[in-house]
Amino acid sequence: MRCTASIHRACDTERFMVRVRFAPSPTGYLHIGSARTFIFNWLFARRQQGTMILRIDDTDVERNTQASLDSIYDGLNWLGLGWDEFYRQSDRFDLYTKAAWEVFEKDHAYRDFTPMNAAPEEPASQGGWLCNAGMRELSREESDRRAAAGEPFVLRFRVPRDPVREVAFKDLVYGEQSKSTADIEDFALLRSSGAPTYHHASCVDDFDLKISHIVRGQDHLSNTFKHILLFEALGAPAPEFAHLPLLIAPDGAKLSKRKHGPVVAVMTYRDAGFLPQAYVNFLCLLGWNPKDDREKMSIEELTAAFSFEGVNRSNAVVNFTEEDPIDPKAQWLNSQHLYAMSHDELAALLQPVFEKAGYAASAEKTRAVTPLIQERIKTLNDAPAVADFFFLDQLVPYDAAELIPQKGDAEMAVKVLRHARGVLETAEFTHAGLEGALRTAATELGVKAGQMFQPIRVAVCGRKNAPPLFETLEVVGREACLKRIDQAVELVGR
RNA sequence: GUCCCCAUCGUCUAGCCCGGCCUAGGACACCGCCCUUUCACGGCGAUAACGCGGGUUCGAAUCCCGCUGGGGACGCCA
Repeated sequence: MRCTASIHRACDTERFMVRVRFAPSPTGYLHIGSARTFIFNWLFARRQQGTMILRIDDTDVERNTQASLDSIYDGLNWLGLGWDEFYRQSDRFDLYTKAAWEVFEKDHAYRDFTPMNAAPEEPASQGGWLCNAGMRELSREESDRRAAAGEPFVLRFRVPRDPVREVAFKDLVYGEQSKSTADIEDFALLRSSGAPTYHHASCVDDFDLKISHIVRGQDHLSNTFKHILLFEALGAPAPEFAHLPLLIAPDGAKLSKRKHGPVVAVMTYRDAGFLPQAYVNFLCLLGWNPKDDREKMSIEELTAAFSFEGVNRSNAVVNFTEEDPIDPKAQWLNSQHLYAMSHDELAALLQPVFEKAGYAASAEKTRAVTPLIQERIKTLNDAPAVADFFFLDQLVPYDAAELIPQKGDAEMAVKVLRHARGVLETAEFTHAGLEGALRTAATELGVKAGQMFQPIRVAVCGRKNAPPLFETLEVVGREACLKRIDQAVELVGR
């Protein structure tokens, strides 16, 4: 790491090394809010030339599943950003246990023998729950005796309230934060099973892994005071904190699978034909902005522009409805990334999409079709419907009325089509050749260009809206064009 | 209930920290026009917001207080 003279502190590499982590718990698929948290961590790490760590917070053995872990990997892999180091908390339980008992020995924690299902005298929902009656004051002798007798307990952190004091820190996004220990409850470190809780394992790991910045959702903002107390008890310097505003649904509620369905899953967007870089771009713009007018940004541009100064403090709504589950802005951004791709790159992505739709899409054919549809699709999945006539042997049936030109009739359609057929039999099958021949033909017939082109377009494409005519004819090929025109003549002539 | 956080167009946001350049800027979506062989792309334009009430000030979207609204935390979940 670079050490400049302007830094007056000792040039301590470890001290300045940025290390961030994304710590999902494998209890579901990758949520878009989690994905955004991952992205912001990643961007910050790259920007600071730091280290991105993926840590699986699987301390709750009951709720973790392999399927969930797999789907989180799938989501992360699709995003394509990667990470530098990997840890799994279930591999590190010894570390947490040892740390917990050290905290206990320093009298910053105590055994709480309250039975797991005991109804609290004063439910937390009524306010003011700080600890279970009597447990905090248990003598060490009695505590040891009851433990030795095999009575189950949870190891609970002793929040310093004698005297009460303020816990404060400066959040990189939310600014100065403080809270009285009179409002912080004694949280658990170890469960009665001996397994660590999230708060404990997380802090021990953040210390052990030398995490420099904790970047996470704002739902952890009030937990941070507990964590700071724990870091103190652990003898660990607290890292920097940056909390991110939450992603919420149009109804104002936190996004949830149960209530909002697949829109909360990252994979939904892959399956909808999104480009990962476009989706990353979209997620970044939810709660962050580059302080200029840019919207469509590449990963490199995002990395170069990222800072916590640009992060908002208010929650962002993901705009979707039941009819249209995709945020329109996400779609637009996706189209912008799509239009910016090279034909070769796009064609490579489109080929499997065509194949999946059942088209015989060779690499060459797909490459020829790609420039014609690039600006006509918003997602990769739009492509088959837009390009069907390039691949289908038999056009999807259409109404004969479509063949009739503006201010014309069936007779004109037949006339135009018959004439066009003759022209196409001999014309040079290139954009220029076709355009010249067909424009001349229109003049000869005494019809407007549009009246000439539209019946041909419908005959060849099976619909009125299609890519530019001459390039389209060229790609479809002479043989297929003639065949389709014959069929059209028959259709409209009946 | 207790504590914490937030509040600019329908949505994402700029502006707020360092009051005046804000008759509040950009983008998406919607509508209209232009370009054009259709569609699309692109261009142009229109509609649309400082939650409310008090202060402070010559002057407030910007500072202060209150209210209201929304979100979060309060688990042997993370």
